[in-house]
Amino acid sequence: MNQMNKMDAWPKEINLIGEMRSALSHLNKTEKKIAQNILADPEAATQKSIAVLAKNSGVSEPSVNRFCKRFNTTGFPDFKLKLAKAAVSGIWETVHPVKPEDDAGKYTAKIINNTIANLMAFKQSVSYQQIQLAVEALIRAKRIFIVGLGGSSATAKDAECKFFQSGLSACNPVDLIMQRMVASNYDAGDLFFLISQTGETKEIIEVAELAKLNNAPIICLAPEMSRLSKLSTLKLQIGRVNSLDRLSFSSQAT
Amino acid sequence: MNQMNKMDAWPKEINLIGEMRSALSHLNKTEKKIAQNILADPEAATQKSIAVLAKNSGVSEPSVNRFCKRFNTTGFPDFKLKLAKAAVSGIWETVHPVKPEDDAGKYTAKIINNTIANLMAFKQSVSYQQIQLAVEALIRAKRIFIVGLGGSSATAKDAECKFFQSGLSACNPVDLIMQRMVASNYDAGDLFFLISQTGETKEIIEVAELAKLNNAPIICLAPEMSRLSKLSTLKLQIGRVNSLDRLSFSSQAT
DNA sequence: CTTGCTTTGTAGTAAAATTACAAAAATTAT
DNA sequence: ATAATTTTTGTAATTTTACTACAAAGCAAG
Repeated sequence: MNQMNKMDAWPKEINLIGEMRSALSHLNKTEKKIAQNILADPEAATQKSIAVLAKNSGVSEPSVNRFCKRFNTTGFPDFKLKLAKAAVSGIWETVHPVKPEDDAGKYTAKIINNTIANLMAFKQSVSYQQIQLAVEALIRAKRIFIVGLGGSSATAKDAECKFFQSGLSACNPVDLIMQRMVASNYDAGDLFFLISQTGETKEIIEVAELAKLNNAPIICLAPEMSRLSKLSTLKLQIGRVNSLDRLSFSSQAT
Repeated sequence: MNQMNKMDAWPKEINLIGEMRSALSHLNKTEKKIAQNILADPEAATQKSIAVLAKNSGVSEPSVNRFCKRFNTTGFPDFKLKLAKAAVSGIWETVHPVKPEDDAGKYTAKIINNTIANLMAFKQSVSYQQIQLAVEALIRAKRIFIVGLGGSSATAKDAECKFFQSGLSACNPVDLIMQRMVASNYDAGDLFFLISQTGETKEIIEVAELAKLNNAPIICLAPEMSRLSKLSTLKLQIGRVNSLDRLSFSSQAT
């Protein structure tokens, strides 16, 4: 149970294999033996019985069992099941950078795969509770101002469009002066939806600060530890990605 | 062993779930009971023991065991494993429409899953040769004009941004008059990149017709049989989708 | 209706996973 | 450094789960 606390400290990974990999350094001797044995060939591990796996790893059966439970599974069979799933979805686990020598077929496939990987990572990492709250706030709001600069401008435009389709009053000011104007002239019922890949762009933080001065609610779509994220009332967290390795996407609901 | 021949006669399916579905009509009473029970919720079936599954299906345990072996598995545990794998990869096979009663967790997952499904469908359907040609044409072009209206405006904006990042000269005129202007004043080296979800919007077809009058090269991102597609020199084909069931995405390369 | 064949279930067996507990290792305090 | 405490690991027994052998029921052809 103190082990559980240790567990919580580990970074949230997309799947069991990722979890095991990132946990590797925190594991003790026996646990490491087991983890390495499984990671050497996860696919094969799903076919083994607890006895075989224990013998291969040079540990006892209950050690394997305990190991499984430490990874939030009910036991060995459940662990194997989740491992099998992870091995399947693992194709999307890693981002494969596009190389100059790639031909049309290769880089197209890579870009799409990377986009899928990012989407799945986003699905796993995003807080559904925050989404729920964000959607409720968006519905309540009288006016929604969406701001996104540079690479995020397309996402902002898309959000405006989708929000509008959902019957919300969304506005996407494109020039800096307009953005400052709407941020300064806060009115009850206004809401700011700020989008930034980095969460550190000077201009969007300026908008956020102006809005915050008026105690306006701010929803952001930005990386976890960014300055923009810290200024916001509701945070939808995204990872930092290399835009040329993927298609763009915008998160949107309702 | 005569059962085996029957097995071979069944169409080769991509995974266990597909196999079961297509085999359904060839199965007898007890087998059908089991298959239907599993297919009703494959994900749930992977968590059950043989005893529970047998009881739920109203058959005996050995019947379930025999059923498993008929699908080229060594037994029940192996069957469950393959079923779990199939369930993972199968999530992306079909688009699950968002329903009003879905909560934040459900619709978020659905929207992302549907987006992935669409991406994978796009990956399979798109012609790499056309992409190759499109990329070559884009690199050759002196000026690229990108036009997308309504829901496609965000995609157009995104394309402009990505093209620019890749060192291309891309311009995304947003108002109708500008769009007509650039289409009418064709200059050698110009290229039009037209984006439309439907491929039937009056205004974008007008732009395409104006460009075609000047024999300007047109690349389109539109559904296969659309009017816009017919007017274009290079076609990147997309499927028709319900935009509210997915995130938006823009296809882009180089 | 009976014979032979297939299908299904019962009961027993084997294997696999889990638990309880004890021994060993590691950590802390004295 | 060593005794005491905690944590970790393994042994052995238990329980659960899956499988096999065989018998009974269902079905088709003679």
